[in-house]
Amino acid sequence: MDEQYDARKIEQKWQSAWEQNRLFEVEVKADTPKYYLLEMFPYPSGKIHMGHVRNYTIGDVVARYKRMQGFNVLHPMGWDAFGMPAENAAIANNTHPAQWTYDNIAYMRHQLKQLGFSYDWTRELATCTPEYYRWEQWLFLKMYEKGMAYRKESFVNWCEPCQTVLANEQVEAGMCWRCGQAVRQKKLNQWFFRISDYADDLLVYCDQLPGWPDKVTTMQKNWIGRSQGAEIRFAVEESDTAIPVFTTRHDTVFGATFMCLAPEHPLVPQLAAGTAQEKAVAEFIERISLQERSSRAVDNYEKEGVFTGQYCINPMTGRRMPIYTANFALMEYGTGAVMSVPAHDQRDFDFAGKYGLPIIPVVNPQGESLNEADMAEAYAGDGLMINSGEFDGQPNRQAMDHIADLLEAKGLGQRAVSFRLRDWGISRQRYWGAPIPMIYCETCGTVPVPEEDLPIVLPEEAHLLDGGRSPLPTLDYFARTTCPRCRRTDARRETDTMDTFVESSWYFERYCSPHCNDAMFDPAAVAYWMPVDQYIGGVEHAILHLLYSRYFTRVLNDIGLIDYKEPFTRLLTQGMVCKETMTCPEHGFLFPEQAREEKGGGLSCSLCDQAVTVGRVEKMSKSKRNVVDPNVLLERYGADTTRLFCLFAAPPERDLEWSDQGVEGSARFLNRVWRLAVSWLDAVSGATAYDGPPEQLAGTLRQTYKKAHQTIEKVTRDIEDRFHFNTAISAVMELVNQMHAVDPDEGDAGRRTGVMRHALETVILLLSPIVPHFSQELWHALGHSESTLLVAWPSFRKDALVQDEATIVVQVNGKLRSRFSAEMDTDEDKLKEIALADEKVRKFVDGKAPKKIIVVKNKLVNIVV
RNA sequence: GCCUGGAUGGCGGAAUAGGUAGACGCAAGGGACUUAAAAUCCCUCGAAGUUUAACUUCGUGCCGGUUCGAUUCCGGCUCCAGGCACCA
Repeated sequence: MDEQYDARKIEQKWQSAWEQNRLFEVEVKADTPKYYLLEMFPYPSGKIHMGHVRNYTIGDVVARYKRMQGFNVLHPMGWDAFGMPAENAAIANNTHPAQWTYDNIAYMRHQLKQLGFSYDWTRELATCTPEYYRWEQWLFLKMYEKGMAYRKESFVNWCEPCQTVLANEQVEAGMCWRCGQAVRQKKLNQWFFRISDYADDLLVYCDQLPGWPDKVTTMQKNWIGRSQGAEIRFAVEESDTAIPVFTTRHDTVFGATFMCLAPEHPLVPQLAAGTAQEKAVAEFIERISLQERSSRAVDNYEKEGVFTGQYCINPMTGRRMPIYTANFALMEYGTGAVMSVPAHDQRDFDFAGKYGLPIIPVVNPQGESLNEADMAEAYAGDGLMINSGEFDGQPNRQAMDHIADLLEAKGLGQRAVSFRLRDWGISRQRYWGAPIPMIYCETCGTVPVPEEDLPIVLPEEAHLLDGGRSPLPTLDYFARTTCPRCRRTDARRETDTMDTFVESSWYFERYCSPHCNDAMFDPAAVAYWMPVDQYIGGVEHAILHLLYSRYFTRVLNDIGLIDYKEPFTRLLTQGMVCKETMTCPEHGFLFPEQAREEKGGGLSCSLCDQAVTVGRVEKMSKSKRNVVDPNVLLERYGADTTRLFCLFAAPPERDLEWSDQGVEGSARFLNRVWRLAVSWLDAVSGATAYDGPPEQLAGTLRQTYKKAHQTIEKVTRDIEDRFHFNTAISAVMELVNQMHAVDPDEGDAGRRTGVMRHALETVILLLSPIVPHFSQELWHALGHSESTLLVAWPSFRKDALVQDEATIVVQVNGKLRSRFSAEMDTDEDKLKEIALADEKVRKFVDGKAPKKIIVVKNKLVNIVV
């Protein structure tokens, strides 16, 4: 063993040894308990960033810890490899998305290996390979067959110059993020997954995921957004048509004075046809459709609308209600029609004010009486019914039930539930994605690709067209095909590809049998490994990815491929990696090396000499110039120091503030342990670790021995219960500090070396999931030939956890006044006696008779006077 | 606007079946070693006050409550972060 800790040298040595011994490769072992640990797989964006390092370090510690506890641990890694950045990079660098992607994968794989993560690399997968996405296409066909996938016209963000659909995230202030031109709403035929069928189930199970953070399940519940109410039909005057409306406030139906339809509502042009309003309505629809979608969801967006020229009838009051089309009515929610009750809904109130529509209050607040003339705003609270016929005087919540009964009895409507969650549109007019396996034939219509023709391989020799347009529709050899049903030769393939979230919705199942060629996965492997015991990733996926994955699991369950409904038993959402930013008034964000230290303290810009302000601590990002490159850390400190700091600086669920000096401190600790080991190595090399009762030891040795056991207990609890690695590491630091206090000549040599060997081995094993190379090297130096990963996690002796003495705190009236030590379990009367005799205590008691004395065994005495 | 979290020294963070607030680390200051530096080791380190050495008072965002005792429980605020947002 070297005198000096040389991280690079030992890390390379052990990484290749582990790889040669296939230490991390696992297979199904029916008689061994399994543990499936999964971290969210990365997008191959170029290189690993600190967020990855943190995420995968947390996962690796748990994987290694569970392995040492005897579990058969599945810990795979792969690549979420389809997506837009590859296309953008291909355009920018004039390469092919596949080339760019595979290059990045090769580089990032190398980086992950340098960090010493215990992945079973034989299970590596990339979602952009036909071997992977063919099963996604297969599942799509199954879903189509079962009606779970369907095609419909819907509105999308469309950029005309780029000829493509944009995700909402790609629309910036109404303009295309790439070409800067205005984005408009376009109606397109799109494929959808019927996730809304599972809305209720997904919602109900949110409360049956005790291993998930409440924050995430709450976010999912809100996203699904269940609302209970009623659907009421409003007949159009002098017509057979009835407009169904969803409302959560059917108690206010007597106050409905007009109706609003979404501009996209199909009835709107029909109603206006032939009326004097026809032209105005058409103009309004056109104008709204040109507006960017997200601007319609802004706070100060003004409510406006146009009368359609027609009326409907309030089924309760018989009142004529003008039908408007209004920009605040959303086609996607409920039925796309709103019964407007201006007295009790602020939006309706504003609208009524603008267009001079009547306001009829139907719910009075407690002890008040509303009337139209002096209402300044809508009243949305509860109260007693008025202007509502037979329901007057009832509390509105009670009337709600009665009105629903009446609606149902008269056939005018019924109780209904509405969800915010919409079906998942998966079509992307993109090249770098999995082709949707569908064919359009003039004779047969929409025809699924026969299973035996899968996979529909994405033509990899194709190149992106101007502005990033997909080449697929222009490639005859891809887009033109023969109809599988009628054999017409002029059928066309679907040239849209699937949303990349589809790939990430089932990759965890694929990891169980990644090379399975005749099915999506091997049922026996999935039955053994799934569900994932612990999933770890960023909270930014709290809704989309995690909800889609839960949905897919239900689909697979319904199709009969699996027998569980929830994919992830426990979820840990780790915080972001942040760092302080530096700003120059002239040059904006600066790299740390661009800030010069001034003699009088403070910083100045090396470009312009102006004072630099050290700004807020923010998530690391290139634009804020506060990123730390993992390569630099690997170069300077090695993987173990990097891993140690990531775990020590903060508990995993919280944001981590990067500190260059903190990293220094972590490196210092490892060096300190190294030197400690070196100094004791000769002495303990022939010794056997002491594992007897602590009573046979004395002095510092006894303290050290006890501390070792206490540390095992604490570290185990910290990792097991809550993944608090920061406090686990602190505990090991305390043990190391204690070991430094042992005199090399203290006591009996046999006892001394036995205790020190035990303590040293304890430190090494407790640290081994965290700093695996470092620990492995020391373990080896102590004469062990096996990998630390295969050594059982240390256990502690109960009798070594017991303190020899208790420190008893003495309080007078709850204030700390004195303390003394006593033997453990000294009886209460004795403690009282000692406390009352204490000089400092007597000073505060001041001769007064104690009113009451509270004694907590082994802890404190509180004297109340 | 609605829903979640959070607030503790100069800093990251410890401590909750209510019982020594500030573990561990970083930074800072002092000292040792060294020709010197680095590295290492030792000491101090919440604030204020009295005073040459211990003590006193205050202190976990703010106000109040329960209790012998509150960072911890309850009620009411303030600020910060995240999510959703014209959802009828």
